[in-house]
Amino acid sequence: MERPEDVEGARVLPGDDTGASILHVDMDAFFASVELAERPGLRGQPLVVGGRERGVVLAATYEARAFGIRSGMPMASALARLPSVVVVPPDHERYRVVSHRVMAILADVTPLVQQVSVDEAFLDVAGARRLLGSPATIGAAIRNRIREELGLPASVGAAATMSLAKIASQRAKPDGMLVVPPEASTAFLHPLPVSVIWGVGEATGERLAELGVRTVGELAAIPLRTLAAKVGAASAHHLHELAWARDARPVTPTRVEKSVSHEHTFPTDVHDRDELARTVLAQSHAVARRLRAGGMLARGVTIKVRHADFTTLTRSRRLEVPTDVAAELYRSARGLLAALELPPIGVRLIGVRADDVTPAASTPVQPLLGGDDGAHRAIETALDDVGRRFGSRASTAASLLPARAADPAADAAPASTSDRRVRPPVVPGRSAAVADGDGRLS
DNA sequence: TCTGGGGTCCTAGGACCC
DNA sequence: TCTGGGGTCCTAGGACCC
Repeated sequence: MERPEDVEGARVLPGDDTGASILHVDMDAFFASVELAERPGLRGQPLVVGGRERGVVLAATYEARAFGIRSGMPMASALARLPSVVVVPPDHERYRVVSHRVMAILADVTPLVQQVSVDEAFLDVAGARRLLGSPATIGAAIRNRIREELGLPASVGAAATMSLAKIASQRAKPDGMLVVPPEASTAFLHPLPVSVIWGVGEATGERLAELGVRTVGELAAIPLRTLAAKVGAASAHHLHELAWARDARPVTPTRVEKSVSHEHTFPTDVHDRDELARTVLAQSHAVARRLRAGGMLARGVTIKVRHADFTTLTRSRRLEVPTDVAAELYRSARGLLAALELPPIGVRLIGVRADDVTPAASTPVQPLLGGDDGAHRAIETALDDVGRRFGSRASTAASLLPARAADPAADAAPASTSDRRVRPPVVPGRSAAVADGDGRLS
């Protein structure tokens, strides 16, 4: 049998690695690496993928990181640090295609793959060991295939829990693998800074620092009650468990979406209500199209408004009837927008989100004879089909729908409490399925 | 230096019901 | 005549992740 130490490129901490059967696969500088794979001539140069004037860095090569450039950083900051950095505009469609190919490689190893973003996934390889070898062997094989078939670097962490596997992959970067056998877990974890724990960001990190907690070991040692007083009971319990390398969450292949949203930052701050309304209309169509494509209905709508000074508000409203119709989403969103006062400094961003999204089949369906609703639904669905057949952007077709901009009656109701308790009507002859209190479907 | 766009989860307060 | 406590739903905001 192959010894884990023999696996090329793997760092294996002391111990028996057969129990380290959860793998976290994380692509290195994913967007930037995809661009480099297409433009090998740029290899070795500091490069970032990023958007327009008001954008942020979406990905930075390690050469760029050497200059302090990080993803999430404003593009202006990155350019200030290194004016000569190569800037490539993002090609999200390309990244989506490459992401599918990565996930297909992972699916060859085991069906127990949980994708957590475009460029990372967890695998439970406990059942694949007899066929494919130790976790280290499997991880090495995955890295080799991704490199050979896609020309991209990936890092892999292997451990007994998802939380540890993810921390291990971060410590393995760039382009490496780290295996943490179960008995090595706490010795590996405790010297690390608390920020390695998934869920500890800037704010929680500061709160923990106020308690004198800087390492995971210190977090593990602090009394649960002290922690709870600082970060809340649920977070305290969760963090304490993770600090002791306890994490019972299983790798879960299918995760259902709970919301669908589109938002947009304007190139310059907007003061015109009509421009906001037009944007919200287009976003409502984009959201509704995705709902229909996924066979989903939304039970609530949220708008998000960010002022020029970055103050961010949200306003939400339950829908009387779950919907996948843009005109319905827009009617709600416009009502919420109408009830908001616009700041004199202008609006930087606006967005629309469909909340509490459920599969259409298990939700009470809207009345088909509902006049406008039925008609809009029919039109929008037909336009989906036109978009598919002719490969045109369906948004273009859908935006031909009347905006119904002048309809004050529909806007009148603010997000008041008057209709909170209204339940979706059950349509005679249709499934009477309703969600119970826990959101499960009965 | 001036902060994207897509998500998830948690908390807290008020309304409402029993 | 004065006051309750638990549970659920809804809304708003914040933290966090990639």
